[in-house]
Amino acid sequence: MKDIRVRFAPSPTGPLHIGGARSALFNFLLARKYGGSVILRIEDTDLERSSRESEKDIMDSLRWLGLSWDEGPDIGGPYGPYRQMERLDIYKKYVEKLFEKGYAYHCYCTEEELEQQRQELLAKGEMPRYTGVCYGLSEEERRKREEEGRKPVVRFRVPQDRIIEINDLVRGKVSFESSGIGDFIIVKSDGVPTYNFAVVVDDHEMGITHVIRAEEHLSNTPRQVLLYEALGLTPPEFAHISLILGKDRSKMSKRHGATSINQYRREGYLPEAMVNFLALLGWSPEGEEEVFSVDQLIERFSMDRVAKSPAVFDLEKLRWLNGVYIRNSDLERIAGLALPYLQEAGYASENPGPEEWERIKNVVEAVREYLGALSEITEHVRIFFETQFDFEDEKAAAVLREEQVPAVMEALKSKLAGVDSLDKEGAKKLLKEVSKEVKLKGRKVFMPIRVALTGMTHGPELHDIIPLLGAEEVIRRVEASMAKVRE
RNA sequence: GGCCCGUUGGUCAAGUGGUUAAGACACCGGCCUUUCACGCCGGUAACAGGGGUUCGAAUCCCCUACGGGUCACCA
Repeated sequence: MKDIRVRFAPSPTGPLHIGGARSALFNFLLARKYGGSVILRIEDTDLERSSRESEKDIMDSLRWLGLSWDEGPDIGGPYGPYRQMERLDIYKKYVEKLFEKGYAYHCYCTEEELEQQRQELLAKGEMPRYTGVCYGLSEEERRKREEEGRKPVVRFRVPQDRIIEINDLVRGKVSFESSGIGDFIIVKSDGVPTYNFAVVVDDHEMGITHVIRAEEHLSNTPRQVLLYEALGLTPPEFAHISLILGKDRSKMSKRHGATSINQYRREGYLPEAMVNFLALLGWSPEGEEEVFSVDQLIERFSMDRVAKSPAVFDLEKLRWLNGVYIRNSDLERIAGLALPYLQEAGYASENPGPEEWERIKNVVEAVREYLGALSEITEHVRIFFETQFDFEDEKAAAVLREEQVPAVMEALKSKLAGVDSLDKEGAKKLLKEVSKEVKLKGRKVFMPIRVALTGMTHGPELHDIIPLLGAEEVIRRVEASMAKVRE
């Protein structure tokens, strides 16, 4: 079998979108699975909206996700250049070919004229499409229009009464009639090719074997197939994957929340969670397992397990999956990723020294099981950093009014007196001693301590909290809380 | 509107003519635990509707409904 070559071809008109990332992922998985190549091609022919900033953002996001490419604008490759605006001379040759074969012609219609034609067709109840009024214009007519200062576009002459059949890897056979397609523009009046044309030239020139892209391109495919035929070329395999929808089942957009990869990155989602989640959106593994590393995904991925139907983006499931990775990843790494959020909240210094770093790691370890995203950490670590706090609710305050509480607190304070450092094990032991001393156990002794120290009836393990606060602060909080409850 | 694609629990989804219609998230309940969470165990919940074909349809065909895509000098 010929080596697989896939491409991811974003237009740099904004940050990398969730859907674009998933297309890139599927291409990546297929290529890596079969030892093929991934080509990154920048489709920047929309001069108005394309920007180098977007291009950079897209590449950053792809790298962050771990979706590498083998050829691209940054690293070059044997089929370059990899930005369409740098390939204009290549397209020119193909346009010439089309002219020679009689498949291309100049069109001088203005926007107003086109709009008028459209209205007329609509009025007749016909489908609005370009009917080829400029086809077969004589030299003289053309010269006349040029003299008027009109800049022509190049249109492709669509053969009539053709049935175009596509064998889509995810949808099976799909057929279209060419009569539903008007003569479309392949070169704009400024000499820049349009998408449908450039994509054909580039996919061919770059030796692309499989085109995996979003479903919105399905109805463009017959145009491209016609172009391949006119040029005497063989089309690649196509696979059109379904769209990603928002909660209300319409196409994912800003109002559904974050749509770009970098937003999720900023909110503290881990790249492996994003990749894992995106893979599950439209593809399903064979077994019952759903948590997979990229390598496992590569091993298991296959196009025939890609779903046809669109999928709603389920943030809850992403949060769960992200939580799985937060809990299971190396603490050093998670703490490092959580640090910016702690710094922003004023809980960590700009450059933590070894001692502070140690404390931060312990804090992160104590609360990581609560997190769906790293940014949520600030809500859970307040108890370690805010020395002033109120009781969460009346229920919490009431705990401290129970009759055994004074004895518990006295025992705790006396055990703590003179202790200058204690670790988790020390704290466990100390709590046990307190329990023994007051001859009570369970929530009778531990809940009051928890409330006295944090103001809340829930939270991390007491033996994690106490070492982090230190004996002195524990005593201080106990006294402050007891004073408060006596008021 | 024409053309194209799609429709299994709230969500992601398995399923390719005969299954008690998987699994995951969410939800509910229980266990674990000094609390919450984590973890473990269990539960509620689905084949859009109507016609066919067939001994038998979630699976095949047709129609309807609904959702989406596309019909740009955007990709």
